[in-house]
Amino acid sequence: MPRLLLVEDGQPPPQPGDCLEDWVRVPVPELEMRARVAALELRSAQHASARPELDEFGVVRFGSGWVSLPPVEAGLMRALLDRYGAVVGRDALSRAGWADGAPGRNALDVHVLRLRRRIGVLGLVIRTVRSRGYLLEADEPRHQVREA
Amino acid sequence: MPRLLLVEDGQPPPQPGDCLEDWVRVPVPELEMRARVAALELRSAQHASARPELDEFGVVRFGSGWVSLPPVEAGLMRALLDRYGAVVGRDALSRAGWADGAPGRNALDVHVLRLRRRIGVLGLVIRTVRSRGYLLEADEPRHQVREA
DNA sequence: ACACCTTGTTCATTCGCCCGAAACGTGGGT
DNA sequence: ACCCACGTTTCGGGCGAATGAACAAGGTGT
Repeated sequence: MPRLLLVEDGQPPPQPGDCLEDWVRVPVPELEMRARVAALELRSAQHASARPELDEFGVVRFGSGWVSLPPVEAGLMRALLDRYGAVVGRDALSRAGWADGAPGRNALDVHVLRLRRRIGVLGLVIRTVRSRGYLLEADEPRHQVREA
Repeated sequence: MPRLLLVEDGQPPPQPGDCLEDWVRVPVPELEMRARVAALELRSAQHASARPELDEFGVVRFGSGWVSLPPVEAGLMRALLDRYGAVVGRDALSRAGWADGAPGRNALDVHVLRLRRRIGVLGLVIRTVRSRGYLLEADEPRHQVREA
């Protein structure tokens, strides 16, 4: 929880322990107070990164919208969400989409492609980690940095 | 890179965009200045986790971003991380990248070059220690004080 | 019965990355 | 001046992934 400490004149400045703490010396102009509160709110929002959610009916919600997913793609989505922001191996995904592994060598690729198209409108992106797996993240500026 | 903005009296307070930015109104007591710089340093240390991390899928995380590494470069990276901040010999690197040593005369050079380019965007740098080996470290962040 | 849509699957082709090799540039040390 | 260590660019083969097309099966509404 973000905190703004009000420090009396004459007292030594405190030593904040994390990003959600700040302090000002009282008395303080209204404008400065507002600015620091706004900064704390912004930091707080950045820290609590929102995660997409998938309900039992295969509906994904993220940001302001939602999409529904067919069974196979819902299974893939669930596996990707369990490791949101980290790599999920192709084999793990195959098991998540089909109880006994993907039926064909290429089935997974095709369903990942379709899943990509569906969740793209929500601002979600599935990154490929070549020969290792896939990674789900928000389509945010500069999480992953790529050469131009 | 952490920043402490010095704001003239009469100017409106700035709106920091992230956790590594703070501001004070000049003139400012020495003590308050020190306190805010110390807080920034602490946050910076918390944020850019002191050392980079490499997971089993070849993904390197450092600061706010990540990149994925192909197998050979992941091997090199692992060796460099095991001795983070210290020199790793070329022979040790060759063994880390290939089970039976580097295949060609300058294969290691090329892969070090490619690794450099990949991790450069994360703020990581591989320094050459001539005829000894290589050394991995963070792009040294210096405190920047700017007039606003 | 029929047209139409969605879903799951397979196939064929294209795309782009990873890697090794070769050739050349550069700068330091002796 | 010369050698040596390393940096950088370029090329092609191999291969995993992306993509588009096609098709079967099942559902739905007319």
